Amino acid sequence: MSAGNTGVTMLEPCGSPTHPDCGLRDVLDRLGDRWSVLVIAELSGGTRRFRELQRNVHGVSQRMLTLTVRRLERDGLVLRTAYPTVPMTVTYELTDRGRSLSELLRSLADWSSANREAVAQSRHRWDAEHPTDVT
Amino acid sequence: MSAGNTGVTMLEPCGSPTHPDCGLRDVLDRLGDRWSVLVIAELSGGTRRFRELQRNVHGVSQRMLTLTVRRLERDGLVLRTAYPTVPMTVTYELTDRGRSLSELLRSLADWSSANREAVAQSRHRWDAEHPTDVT
DNA sequence: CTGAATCCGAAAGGATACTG
DNA sequence: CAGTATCCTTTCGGATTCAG
Repeated sequence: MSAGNTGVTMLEPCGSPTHPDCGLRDVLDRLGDRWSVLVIAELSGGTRRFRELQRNVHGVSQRMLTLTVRRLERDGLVLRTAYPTVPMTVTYELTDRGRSLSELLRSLADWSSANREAVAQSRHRWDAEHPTDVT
Repeated sequence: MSAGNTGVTMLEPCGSPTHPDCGLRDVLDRLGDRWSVLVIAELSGGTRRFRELQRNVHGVSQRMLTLTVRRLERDGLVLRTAYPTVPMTVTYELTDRGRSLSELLRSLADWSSANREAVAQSRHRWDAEHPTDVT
């Protein structure tokens, strides 16, 4: 079974002595939370105001949206622009860097759509075979 | 600024009335935790035993590794094989579905490597311009 | 409208000890 | 070796209230 490799080269090893950290750990730390990628997805449709974001990103609280867009802005993925109107107007949009990332997220979303059914079936089967476990 | 779109079609809208859920939310629920992606990355290098996984996925506790591989197995991304030797031998490997996903993760890892420096600079700049915030 | 501040419950995850 | 069980800390994130 050491021949179980498929010829596909391995992803950067994470946490090995020679590779104390890997790219994936970074992405996850930045986007692994509940809202970041959903906000990016919404902004991939164009510039949005704060309220628009909150309406379109289902379930996000005001607090978490604030924290999320701030972190994304800090990482240079999102551009925030404030207009001194009254009441205040603030818009958010993806930077070039943010857009390049959103392209990758699309492939992930596509993968999920394509495999959603199969994954659901796997879970069903697994649950049937492991009645005691709650998971 | 409603013209802020770049011509790139939008990612599937998440949470809108017409699209109560989107693929991204699913992927995140499955892989958004701290270890799933790293385990997949490690298994992209071939079959691994439990101990090997724990050694190569830096920082994962025995408990979390157990939970993680079980969830991945439940979703049909990982195949677990137990051999009744003594002491017990258990191996883990990616299924075809898991491998198809690991391909996408590679592009994410590449993106991270390519943008790590720029993101770090963005953060530095942001932190300098917002001295009061701790983030 | 766009936040900031506080409070609090839920959940994730680590450490440790024990088992087949 | 490959888990399981328990405890306990930390973090995440929702609800609410206040402010510019």
